[in-house]
Amino acid sequence: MPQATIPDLSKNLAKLMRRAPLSEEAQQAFLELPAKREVFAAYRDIIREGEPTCRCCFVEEGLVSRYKLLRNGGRQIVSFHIPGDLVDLQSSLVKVSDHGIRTHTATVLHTVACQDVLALAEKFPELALAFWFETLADGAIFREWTLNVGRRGARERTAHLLLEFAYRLKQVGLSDGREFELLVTQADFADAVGLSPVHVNRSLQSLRQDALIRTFKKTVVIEDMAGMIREADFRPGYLHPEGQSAAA
Amino acid sequence: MPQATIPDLSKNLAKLMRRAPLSEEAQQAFLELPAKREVFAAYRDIIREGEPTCRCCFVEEGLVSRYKLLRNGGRQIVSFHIPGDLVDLQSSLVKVSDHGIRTHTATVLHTVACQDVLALAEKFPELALAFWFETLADGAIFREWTLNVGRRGARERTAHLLLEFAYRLKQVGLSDGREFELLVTQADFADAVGLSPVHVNRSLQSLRQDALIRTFKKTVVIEDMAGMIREADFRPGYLHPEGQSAAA
DNA sequence: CGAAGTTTTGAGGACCTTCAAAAGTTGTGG
DNA sequence: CCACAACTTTTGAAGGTCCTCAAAACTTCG
Repeated sequence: MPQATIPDLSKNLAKLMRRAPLSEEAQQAFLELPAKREVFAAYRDIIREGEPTCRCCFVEEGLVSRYKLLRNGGRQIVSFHIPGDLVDLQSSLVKVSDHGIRTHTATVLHTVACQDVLALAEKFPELALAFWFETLADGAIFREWTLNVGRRGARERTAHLLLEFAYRLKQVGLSDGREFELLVTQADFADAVGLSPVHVNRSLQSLRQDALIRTFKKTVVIEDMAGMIREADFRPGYLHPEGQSAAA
Repeated sequence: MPQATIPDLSKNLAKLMRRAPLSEEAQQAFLELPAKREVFAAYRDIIREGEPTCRCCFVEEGLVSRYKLLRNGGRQIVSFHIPGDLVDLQSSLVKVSDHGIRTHTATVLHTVACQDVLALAEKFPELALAFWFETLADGAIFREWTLNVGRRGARERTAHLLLEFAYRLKQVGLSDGREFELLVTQADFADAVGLSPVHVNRSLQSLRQDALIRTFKKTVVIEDMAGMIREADFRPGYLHPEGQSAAA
């Protein structure tokens, strides 16, 4: 791995631009944000719930999740973030985080002071729109997750999350859409789909038995894409891929 | 009820300003949006999933929800919207809705063409920020709901949603924070908390039996607020009430 | 090569669902 | 104002899905 220490927000810019066009100046201004490159090991907290938020983080490499905790020890992962994602842009607008953020693998982040993000949004309305759009796409994923844990059975749920990974990783070139590395333990997967680890294991087995997926080590191969889509009732519209944006 | 037919967005402006300060001109411009006043009966679809989105709607009176459907007939309500709420601002940015919106009681909406909202955001960066902020607060609620259906038991879930209603209705002066009208059938409540209607009924009974709540007709009284908060592990921070905003 | 973590298996039980019907409420028209 | 229909809430009972606990097999890592 190269020893690059200069923050490079180009991946994150690319993601913003998948949805909203940006002028040269806006792009330039975004890339010149005073970012700090930070490297985290696996399973490190980046922000804990209730902490004051002062920096947004943009993922360059690795995998992070946002989660909420219950007094009784319950944990719910509410989203995963892959390279290119702008995590918690929202913290720019809120004083105290209502959720935690942590890594699942070694990850590289670029963090930017919230007030710098805000200032940029105020200066470039088109960037404000892009950030708004990004937050909105986030919201769409949360809604789908609510549906997932609220109304799908265990097998459907796990199938759905696998497809979401496949789809999103493909968008950033980390998968061909069928095969990908699932860098998440079954226990963490369970916290994302609202099941017990044991039952996640059994759901995966069940999907394997029906030849819908195949796994080895940490990689997952979707063997029967049509079957999985049917199983999960997966309609990727909620991910609002490029091309759906309504340019003015 | 007065026969007012002139759209009045002041309630919605008030909500925006609970979080972000706005200049006189921005306020004026928002109030002058070309809005159309529309009245719907109970249980009417305003937008169906998959339909093109062309108008945002701002609630003046009544109750609406956003929901997602599954092929197998499952329905998940992902949010409720009360007077003052700006529903689906996001549609300004997305071509096709990934969810439906419908009324639960007779409701009065003001609808605005998405492009008008967008144009306003482009002209007034402070409004763009306010809209972004609003979308973000929405996201926080979705996250909490994911936690709710994913990791809380039935009694806790229903207690949590009741408290959310009490809290939000208080913010807009429709409750004192303890007593409010629950204008939702148990079947719809079930679709919001990811349970069967029968079990919602039993959860409510259980809360009543422990003297945590009292109900008559459609009104709910929270008898033991501390007990309910404990039961639901309710921390209202996710609702991002006024005063939490990080003004630049 | 041993230690720690992760996945897998088994068994018993809790929680919640489904189905079905009764009781209660609300709304409508005569 | 009553009667009836439609809807909503409540009750009961049986069963399935998913959970918990506990231990074994397998992997990964130092």
